[in-house]
Amino acid sequence: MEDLTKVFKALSDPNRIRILKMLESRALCLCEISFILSVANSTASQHLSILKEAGLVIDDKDGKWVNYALTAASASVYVNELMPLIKKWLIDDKTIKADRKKIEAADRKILCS
Amino acid sequence: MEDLTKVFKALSDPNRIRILKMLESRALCLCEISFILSVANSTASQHLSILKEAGLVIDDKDGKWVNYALTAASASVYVNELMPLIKKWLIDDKTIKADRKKIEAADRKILCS
DNA sequence: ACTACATTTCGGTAAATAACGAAATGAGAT
DNA sequence: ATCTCATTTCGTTATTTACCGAAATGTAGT
Repeated sequence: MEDLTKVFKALSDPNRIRILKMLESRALCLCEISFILSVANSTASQHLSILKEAGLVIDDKDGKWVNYALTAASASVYVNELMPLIKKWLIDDKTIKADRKKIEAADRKILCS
Repeated sequence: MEDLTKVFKALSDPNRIRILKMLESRALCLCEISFILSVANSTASQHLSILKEAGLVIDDKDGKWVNYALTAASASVYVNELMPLIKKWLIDDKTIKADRKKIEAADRKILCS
């Protein structure tokens, strides 16, 4: 029960939904995410840790950077069944589309400095 | 986006999940729900209004009583796709099973007085 | 109209949450 | 070893949330 409500709680914040939808495009580092959301790095980091705790996201350290990505096969049954739904939802959402555009234009080397 | 996070927020509380799972058995009135959850009527009422706002639950006035039931075909796409998942989840959860037992034994005429 | 009773709304309190900036951590480069 | 810079953790603050009891609402029956 607690596992389930933890996943739903992770999904109940607009910024965290935006992060998940961003990660559909590609893996992103913290500063790309905080830039696109327009929040402090510490805030984005906190959101990512909540998504990680729920099993929705994994992190992959690459030297100085940490790449965040959607969990491909989560340990959580709930996550595995919810992910496909989330993927097909919000495709036409204005904010989500704008975020996607920003990701295409974003260059980590310029952003993160 | 807000529609979606509203649904997830509604689902992110254990007591509200318990209510949804209870309503799988049958429609229930407020006092049956607050009795089974062991919370004040006002608290249960608040939870139900959140579930109603999200489109997860409908209410059907029957004189003095208000019967709450799962929304059969919700206006929300999100609800319609999430409901079947929630229905098959938590079947073996201890609390959910205990709640179901209490519902079978519950008699509104005795409880609500 | 009055009573009884299920439900909702109101006012208040304690705990959880989202946000920030600053300080701490960790890994690559000099 | 030192510096740089991405990330995390810490301390704080404002907002939201879950809960309660009391008062208000609404409906059925007398």
